[in-house]
Amino acid sequence: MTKDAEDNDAPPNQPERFQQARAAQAMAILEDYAEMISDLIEEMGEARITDIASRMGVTHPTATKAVARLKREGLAVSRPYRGVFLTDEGADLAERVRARHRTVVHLLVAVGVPPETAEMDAEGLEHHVSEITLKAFERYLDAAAAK
Amino acid sequence: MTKDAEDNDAPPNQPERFQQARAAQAMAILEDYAEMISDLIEEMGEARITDIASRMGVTHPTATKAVARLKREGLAVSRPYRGVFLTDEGADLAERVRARHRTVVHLLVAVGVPPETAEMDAEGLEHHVSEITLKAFERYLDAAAAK
DNA sequence: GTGTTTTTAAAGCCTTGGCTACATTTTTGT
DNA sequence: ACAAAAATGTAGCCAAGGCTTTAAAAACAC
Repeated sequence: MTKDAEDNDAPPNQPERFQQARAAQAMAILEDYAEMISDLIEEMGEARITDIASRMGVTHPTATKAVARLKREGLAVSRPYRGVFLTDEGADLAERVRARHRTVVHLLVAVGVPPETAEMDAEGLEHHVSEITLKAFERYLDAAAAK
Repeated sequence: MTKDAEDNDAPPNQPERFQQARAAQAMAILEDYAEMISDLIEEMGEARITDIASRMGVTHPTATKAVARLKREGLAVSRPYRGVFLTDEGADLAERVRARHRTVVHLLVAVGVPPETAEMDAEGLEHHVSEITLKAFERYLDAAAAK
């Protein structure tokens, strides 16, 4: 059956889409931790491993590992038994992530998603929102605000 | 500094949000493979490992492993050197995923995202769209269509 | 200042989802 | 029918990101 079904409609760039989604996922955790560290520093003056872990919903060894990866990527610095701090690069990343998060939540709410759900879903969603899509969201929100 | 900064604004359910995002991510690959197998069966009558792998942008051992996990989860069946097929449950999942994917793409386009970009981003986005958000998207699209 | 409690670190295990390299089976061409 | 090619399977490696358990260091109470 359908031996001559070569007339399919699979987009030729489909593999790239999945590869890109996987790449985004690899960045996601770095982004989440960087933002969390930034939040904690802002709120409490420093980011302790224990606080990072409890906010992220993981055990502290897991948080320690994540911080190690951040350090390896040049996004954070820390000394043993001291808090974690972000490099300039890490702080930039955190700021971009935070802004993107806000935009995504606002857009979800704008199209009718309940705020609580918007926050929930944005946590996973945001990492897959490209620059182009983000700009589109901003334009949409501006337009809606100026209605 | 800020020793009395206990008046922070960290939502108490933040850990749950991250845990939920991680759970969604764990489902993502199952969903992607199930949908891909469904697509291939529809287009070509069967889903071969080689085709699954090339469409997903991975090597065939990786596709084989993913199929093994689908089988373990009761979503797919296959016999050695033969194509892969979905169980009823797997087919249901694929259909839900496909519908959700379409809705997400439509919504992105509706708020001004270029179609090509919408397809790109939806690939990663869709797995984090909850039922509630999906319903909101559908309502929004209905309303926009009836404008 | 000493002892307890809290925090951090370190080591080691598990699963997932990639990969390469190699073996085997099926399919195909002649 | 048989050899070559293609597809599938198997084994083993790696990094990521979870976990628990155990050890050490810092902070705190008194």
